[in-house]
Amino acid sequence: MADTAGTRRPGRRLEHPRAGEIRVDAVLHALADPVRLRIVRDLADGHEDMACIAFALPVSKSTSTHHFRVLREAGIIRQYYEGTSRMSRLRTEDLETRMPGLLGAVLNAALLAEREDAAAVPAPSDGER
Amino acid sequence: MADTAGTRRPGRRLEHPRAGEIRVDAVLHALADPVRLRIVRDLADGHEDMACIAFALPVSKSTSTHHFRVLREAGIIRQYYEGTSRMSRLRTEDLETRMPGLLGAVLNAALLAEREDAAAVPAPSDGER
DNA sequence: CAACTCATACGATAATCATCGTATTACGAT
DNA sequence: ATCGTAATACGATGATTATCGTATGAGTTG
Repeated sequence: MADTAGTRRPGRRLEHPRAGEIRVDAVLHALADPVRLRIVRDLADGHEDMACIAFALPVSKSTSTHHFRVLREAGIIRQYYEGTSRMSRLRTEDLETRMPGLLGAVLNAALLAEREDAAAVPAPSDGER
Repeated sequence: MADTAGTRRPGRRLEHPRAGEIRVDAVLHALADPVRLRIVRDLADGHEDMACIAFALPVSKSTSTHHFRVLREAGIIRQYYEGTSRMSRLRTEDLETRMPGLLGAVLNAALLAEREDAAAVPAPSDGER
């Protein structure tokens, strides 16, 4: 296979906005969807690089692809190919530069809301007393 | 005018979510629209109480009403009647409790983006030298 | 009461978007 | 080369939404 041996040759070019092109509207819109917010939370939750398949999303694969693209085009994640898989990682630094504190505030708010929901509905399979 | 003299008698009941009912998704979605973000920025920009008419929005009046309702139902603003006018104010404290730092981060990011745009296009009617 | 003003409600419309299924591409392994 | 896997592209579809114009309601002032 000649020159494809150990080098990184992306089969398809993935379009990313440059850091300076990240728009507030697009970021907020991207984060406003529950599925995409879930993806971002999972990424922030320690799994820095994950294949799309690794997310247990309640949608079909094509829909999943769509959501990853929205996140990528908004400048929230960076994606690259690793074999047939596509890895995603948060563009934490770029976001922090353009919108200081925004991502952290959103993640924290989502966490607070989740805790509150858990407290309100005490997990029937594990009811506390 | 009987009992309407100095008392507050709202002509129409305005529905507001309670602080605990404010949802992250709804807030992000509400802020993702440029017209609504403009409203929120104006409100945050010192004008704590403004009538809807006081905003110079690039949309019709009915559309304006629609956007104010979205903001209100998301829990971002509180509205009350003052005569025939309707006043709006940010629910800063409620938002800060539910989503600490979020509103501030969004406002700051919008400000940064605006400054950058202004720098990129040096205002032809007022070109600096 | 009548006129005026601010805002709403009610459709209507066009655009955006989330979702899906299926066919296809890219890559790795057999 | 053939197969399998991961993901995309391509429509298609239904839901949501941003927008508007017009008619209506509520309040103030003549």
